Amino acid sequence: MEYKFKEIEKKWQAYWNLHKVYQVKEEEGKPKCYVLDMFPYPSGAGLHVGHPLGYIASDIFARYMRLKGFNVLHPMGYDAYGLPAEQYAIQTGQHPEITTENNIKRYREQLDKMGFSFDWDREVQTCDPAYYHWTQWAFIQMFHSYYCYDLQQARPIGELIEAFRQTGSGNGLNVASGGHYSFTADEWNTMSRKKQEEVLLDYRLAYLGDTMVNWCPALGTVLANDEVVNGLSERGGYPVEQKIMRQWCLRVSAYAQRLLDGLETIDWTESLKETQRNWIGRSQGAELYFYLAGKGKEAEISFAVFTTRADTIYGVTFMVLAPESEWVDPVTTPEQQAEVNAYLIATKKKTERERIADRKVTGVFSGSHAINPVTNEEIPIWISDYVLAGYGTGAIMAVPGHDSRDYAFAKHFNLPIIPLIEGCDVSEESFDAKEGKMTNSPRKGKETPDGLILNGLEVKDAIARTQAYIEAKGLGKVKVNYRLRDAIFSRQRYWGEPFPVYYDADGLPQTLPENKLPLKLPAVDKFLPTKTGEPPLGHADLWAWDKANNRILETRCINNESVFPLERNTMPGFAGSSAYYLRYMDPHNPRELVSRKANRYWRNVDLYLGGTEHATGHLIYSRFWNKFLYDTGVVCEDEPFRKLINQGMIQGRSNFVYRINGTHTFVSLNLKENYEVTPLHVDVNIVNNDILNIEAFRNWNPEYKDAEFILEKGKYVCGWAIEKMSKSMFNVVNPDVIVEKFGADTLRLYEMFLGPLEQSKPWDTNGIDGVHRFLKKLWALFYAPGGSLQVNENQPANAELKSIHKLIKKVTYDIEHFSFNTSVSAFMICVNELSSLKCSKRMILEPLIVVLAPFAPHVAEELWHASGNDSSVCEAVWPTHNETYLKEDTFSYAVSFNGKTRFNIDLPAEASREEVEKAALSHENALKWTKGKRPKKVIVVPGKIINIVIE
RNA sequence: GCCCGGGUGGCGGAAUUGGUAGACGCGCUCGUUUCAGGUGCGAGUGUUUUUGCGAACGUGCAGGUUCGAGUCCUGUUCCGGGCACCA
Repeated sequence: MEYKFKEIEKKWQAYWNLHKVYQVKEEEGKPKCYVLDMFPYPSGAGLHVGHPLGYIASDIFARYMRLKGFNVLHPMGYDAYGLPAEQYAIQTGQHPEITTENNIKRYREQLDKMGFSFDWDREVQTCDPAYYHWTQWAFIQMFHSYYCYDLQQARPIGELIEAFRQTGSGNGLNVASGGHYSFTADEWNTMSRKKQEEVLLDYRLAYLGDTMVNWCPALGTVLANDEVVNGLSERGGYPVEQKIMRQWCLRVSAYAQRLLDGLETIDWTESLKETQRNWIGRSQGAELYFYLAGKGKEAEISFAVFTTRADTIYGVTFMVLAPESEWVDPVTTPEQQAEVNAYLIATKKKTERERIADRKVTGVFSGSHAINPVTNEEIPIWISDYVLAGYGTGAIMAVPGHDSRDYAFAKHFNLPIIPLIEGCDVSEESFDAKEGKMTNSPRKGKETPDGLILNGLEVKDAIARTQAYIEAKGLGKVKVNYRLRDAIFSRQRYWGEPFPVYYDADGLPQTLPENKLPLKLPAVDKFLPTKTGEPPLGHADLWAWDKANNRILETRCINNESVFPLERNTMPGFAGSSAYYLRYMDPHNPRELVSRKANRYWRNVDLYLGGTEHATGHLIYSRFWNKFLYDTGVVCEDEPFRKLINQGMIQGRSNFVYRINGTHTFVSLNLKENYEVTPLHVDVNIVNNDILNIEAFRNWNPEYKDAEFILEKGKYVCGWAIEKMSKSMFNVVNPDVIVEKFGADTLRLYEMFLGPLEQSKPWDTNGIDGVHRFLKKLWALFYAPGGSLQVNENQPANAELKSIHKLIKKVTYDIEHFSFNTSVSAFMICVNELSSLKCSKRMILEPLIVVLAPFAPHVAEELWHASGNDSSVCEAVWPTHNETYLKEDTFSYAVSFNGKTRFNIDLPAEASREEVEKAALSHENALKWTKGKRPKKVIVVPGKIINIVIE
């Protein structure tokens, strides 16, 4: 009987579906394992062969853990909100909901064909109101929370209000805020309610703030930092400008230290952790206060600057403010006003991209001077856009001798440069390295009795000395800065979660009552921003909150003072994906995001698989979101993803044909040098092992109907290149096509066989026959050529036992180390061995099927039943290997003299060290190398090497 | 510039602890099955040299440690990724 994969796969997919084989429930006492894939955005193009790579790997692991007796949660869903559906809607008027629904249907069809063991009863879709209910709910919780640095925890905002009432904003209150307000208890208590609300917004974890945002005019929306790459939007590549807008933000920065520390507790790759560390960007340094000259310490204006190089304080020759700094205005003298204004206007015009691309030194003198707090010297205050408003304090002390940017600025504007390290040369460039002995600190003759003396110290020690000095003298303080910014949470889009927020009579944001959730996305007739520049939800002009009657109005607005407008922005893409892994634990719960019981059982994700492109987006936001829910007691684990593996990308392998210029003749790859040719992309689906299917090519495009070919050895050989998988390069391979031709099991095995999971690699069908051949050979162990089942009850021989136990050991090891490619090799070796032994014994074949089942579940299920089992192979028990079968009777030793292997000898495995040594030396060939001398040393590695050292 | 990965045949890639480098698959060569093509089966396949046995060389490059190095150490170079006027 033939291996009819189509029938087999259809049959068992139906069986699994009918018997709900993969459905899971919490079972107290049974160990759990949560295996998760990053859920896909269902795009219109469908899945290509790159998508399933991670799904196959996680499915193998999930199936393995099930066979090992774990209760495995392995769900799948869709990240259904997104820009493409909305843009399609703008072009066609088709509602994004319909597009999304169709795409999901198509994705599901494709996924179903590959035999995944998902529990589809737990499916979530982020655009489903029953799902985004909990996205909105979490937002409300964040709105009503602030972050306390002392407790390292989010706390209810009520506690903060109480603290304000009693002690005001100062007095040791160590909480996260935008830092815009400072007040006493009395001031707080006499503030208007409106003012108090404004102040509180500066402390809430979800807050409305005027922040510098990445505004993308082409997309008509703001973007988060991780959505902007090199000053262009990640999606579409449009220019992005910096703009101050009033936007919803999440105070992710409050969690910077915990997000950093948490990395130490989780099993992620070092490179991914490093990426996150870079993104969080912790830097330890000091904040120093400079005063405006002429006013002394009583000056109203002091500038805090942040520096990691406090040791360079004696080399400060000027100060620089960011153009956006709030100090720019007060320090600008009347004489300089016009020049400064011109500069500010010029910088504002530049987009982020231009600012990066155009690194010309620009700047303007403010007219004022500042006092260096340590040296009491007067230094000029400049304004330049090389200082960023968003980092540190937006002001720097410039040390041109030891900072290349300050150096370039000083050279350009002819400002003094002081070298501070013994023997360094600053005539051509600055000396940025943090090494060497300090000098000029202070300069000769400038010493003061109780002053700071750094001369002779190593840089590292000088930093510590200076920091201690400024803290003791109250000139500044040791501080940690983070690069991590708060996440901008508003998007001017239609296809996203609405905010559960309305604006009261004072125009202040208020959250809806939780029992009114979910706040559903209203219907609109247009998906573009309104004529007045409002977000698309502005088209739903009747959509409002009727507070008095406790209801959402959608049709007719009763215009009285209890009706308030709802927020018109929607949430960004990462909102829905930040806590979806929690919802899978308890997907149908109408009362909670996740019940305490379900969460205590499933806890967090044991294995998370996905692409590395989410390193600074989803994987930061999710960790933040989870930590917040942990603080509020909703979830019991601080980190959401215990182990994470990034599967590599699958690139396309494009094929080329070579057309002789000006003709309709195509020349085969190795003959093309003799002609003037143009390479043309050809659809990889009509090329097999780089050999062009000429008939298919003629039919592929009418233009090539009459094409002529110059062949080599009767074949047309195509050229190839590795490129991104894309429609325009005709190198997209659809998994359906592979499943149709070879079956899902071959696809699964082949994707694993392609190479290490984490590595990017090109899709190359050249090797797929080999994997398919393996399945046919496996089949032949069960079925004789005539078609009869030949599984028998005979006792296995030693060689057969050895083969199968070697396989069990190898595959068990490989799965636990996610080295699936070598498992496939091991299967091939085992089946080859059993074939040549003509082994059809049940005692050998059954464990073979069980260990193969995670990789090729359909064929395993079929053979499992064929060999007489009634239950599903999914309910089998993972076999354990037995070392005794793996023991060798004899060891083959390589005998080396002075490290060079000269001959091999076979010895009984149980031979003692002395016997081995003796056998090696008395071997007939040994004399040739020992030349009769006594060996100095003999090294015996059991079973492997005998090395004889001769003087 | 700073920080992470990684360089092994014609190709994808093995080598778990420092112990016979190149498993397994593809490709290629020869044989066999077949009217023939495909398929199936068998043998071979790192490089150089040799009729052959064999020998020498061989994991980006240069050194080092070791009886022994793809693996450990130092330097260097190339490729991939992250961060970046971040003070």
